Amino acid sequence: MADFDLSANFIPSLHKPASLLPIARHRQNLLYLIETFPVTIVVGQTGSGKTTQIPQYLEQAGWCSDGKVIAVTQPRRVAATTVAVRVAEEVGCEVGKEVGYSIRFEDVTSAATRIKFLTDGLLLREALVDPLLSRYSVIMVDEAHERSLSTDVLLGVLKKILKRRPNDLRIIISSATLQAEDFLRFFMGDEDSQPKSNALSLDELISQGSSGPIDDGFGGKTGRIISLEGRMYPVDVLYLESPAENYVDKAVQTVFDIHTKEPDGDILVFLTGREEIDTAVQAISERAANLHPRAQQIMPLPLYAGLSTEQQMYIFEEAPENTRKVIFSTNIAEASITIDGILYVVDTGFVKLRAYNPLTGIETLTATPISKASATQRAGRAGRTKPGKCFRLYTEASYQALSEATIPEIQRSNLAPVILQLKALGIDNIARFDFITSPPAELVIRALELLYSLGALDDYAKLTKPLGTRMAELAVEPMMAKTLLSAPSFGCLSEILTIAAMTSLGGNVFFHHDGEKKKMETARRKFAVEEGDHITLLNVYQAFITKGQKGSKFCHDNFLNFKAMTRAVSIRAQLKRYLERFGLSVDETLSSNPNLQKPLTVGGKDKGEQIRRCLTSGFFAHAAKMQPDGTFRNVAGGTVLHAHPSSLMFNRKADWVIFHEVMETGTKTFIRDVTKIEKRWLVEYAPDFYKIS
DNA sequence: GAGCACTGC
Repeated sequence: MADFDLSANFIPSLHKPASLLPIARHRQNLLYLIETFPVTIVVGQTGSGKTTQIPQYLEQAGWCSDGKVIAVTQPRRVAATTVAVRVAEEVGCEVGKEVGYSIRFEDVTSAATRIKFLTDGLLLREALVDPLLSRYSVIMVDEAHERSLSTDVLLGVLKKILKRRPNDLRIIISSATLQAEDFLRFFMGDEDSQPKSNALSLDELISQGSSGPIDDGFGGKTGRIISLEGRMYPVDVLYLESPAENYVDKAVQTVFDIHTKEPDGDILVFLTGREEIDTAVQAISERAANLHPRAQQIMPLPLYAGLSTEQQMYIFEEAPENTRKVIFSTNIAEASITIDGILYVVDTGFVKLRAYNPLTGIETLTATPISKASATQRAGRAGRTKPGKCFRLYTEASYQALSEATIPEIQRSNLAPVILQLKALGIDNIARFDFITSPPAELVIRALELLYSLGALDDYAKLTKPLGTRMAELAVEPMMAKTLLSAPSFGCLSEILTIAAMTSLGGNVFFHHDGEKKKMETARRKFAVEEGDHITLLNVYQAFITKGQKGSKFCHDNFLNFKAMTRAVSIRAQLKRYLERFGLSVDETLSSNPNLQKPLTVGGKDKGEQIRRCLTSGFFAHAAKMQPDGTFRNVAGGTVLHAHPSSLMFNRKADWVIFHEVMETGTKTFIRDVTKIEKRWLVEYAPDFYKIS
């Protein structure tokens, strides 16, 4: 490109321009494929209109005529709601009438609803009640290429359902990348799963526009792949000639090069986390001060999930005159948040990924090289409004060495919740369940062991009744589910309900603006108790419902996250409904003690102790002992654990503790939500797990 | 002294 003189050490490489044909051209072909085959794989770029148009085509073609519903699943709640709103507008109805959505805590559907958007996790929940998902004539799984845990489980369940409903159910899998063949092969089943030796190439398999579907061997009677063009502009991709030593420095340098040498247009930089982003924003601010006052200015903005919605909104605002916006973002901008007006993407080539170590039971969070699919997705963010450029801060050889796609979550997660859910759906033999990608055996074994030790599974790995079935129905992780279900016998169900709701907020309870860290600490101390974090969280909730629920002032004064607290109220109410359905009554009078910082006694027993005993009955696998140096060791003794700085145990003395969560980041392993217990309780509540020594 | 992104009738 003639105007490219940014820096000699970038090598240009052209991206294939996408045409701008609308999806309407494919309408007849799409309907033909969906009518003819049980499974249709739709490969559609961003802006192809697949999510909004396909459900409408289906509805108009009569797929809802006998009162059936079209379901479209999304991996994220926001996507389900925003797409529903847009489609309702196009159809010309109110949301919740012909077009609706359903996400946890928000069911905006009615008897009139024909097109329903929902999260894939929620559709899986529906399968617990209606195992064949019989109210749906078509189920479209959107964004399947993201391969989230729920999407993968749902795909396996849908394949099973399809065998029972071969004639009246249609499945559409929509995916942005060319993993289409994998999805189709997955659904092809046993008869025709072996592609014939004369199998056609992928290009031939894809049914192109008006040329009509090809009736070759691949896909057999199962399905076809159709490709839709997106409304994307070409993006020039440029690589480094030699690797960068420090990608944060290199990113800052590249941003300045773009700023001084390239035409107007905002910049999006992909980094891995908050710390890097803050560093980069700081560096840009400092260097921006040296810009000539009359030269174009530069405005750095951070973007990560930990920011409040208000702070995230800044990135959508138009920059002041004569100012270029540069957004430093985590992976959140790769799929979850779309920003218009980006002409330049700077891709450092890294992402922080979660993984679960089945040997230690510890989750890790580490910066990892991205996949080619990710790199393509990131580059595409530069071509949404006009032709753009993507600067990859790695060499073309490094790019070639990247894996094709990110390892799906099902291969790197704690599978205890997944397996519990599958068992509840009547899938007993996990080893023979048809996963699109099988999880490693070690992960499955570890999960089965944990579920067995919690009493959710019997000696034959069958779900126990009622404990196992009830645990599966509760929307909390297995250890917390067990804690909740044993709470009645400790006389502290109301309190454990609150603790379950608060811990599921995931550390978002306290919240502070810049420079108010100390004040936040002081505020937190007001709720703190000797026993640890769990009862402290209980106190926070109690104070919130008695003083703070009506307005956000109480939260503001106490450095609490109002949105998170409101969510805790919803979660608690939902969990309570489940427990009452199980016939467990929740006595709320006991929990209204105004001063939990004083030891509570109920019926001669110390309430705080009952709560801690109850927590031990569910979290015995998460036990640790404090060492003289203030760190913790797990029971096996091998792993050094640190109390997370947000924990009360960060600077207090303890002996034995249980914790809600453990995660390794960088070089340290942190435990969060930590509560003191007695060693003998471990043996008392988990005699099989802790052999008496 | 500090955690990527999601999610559950």
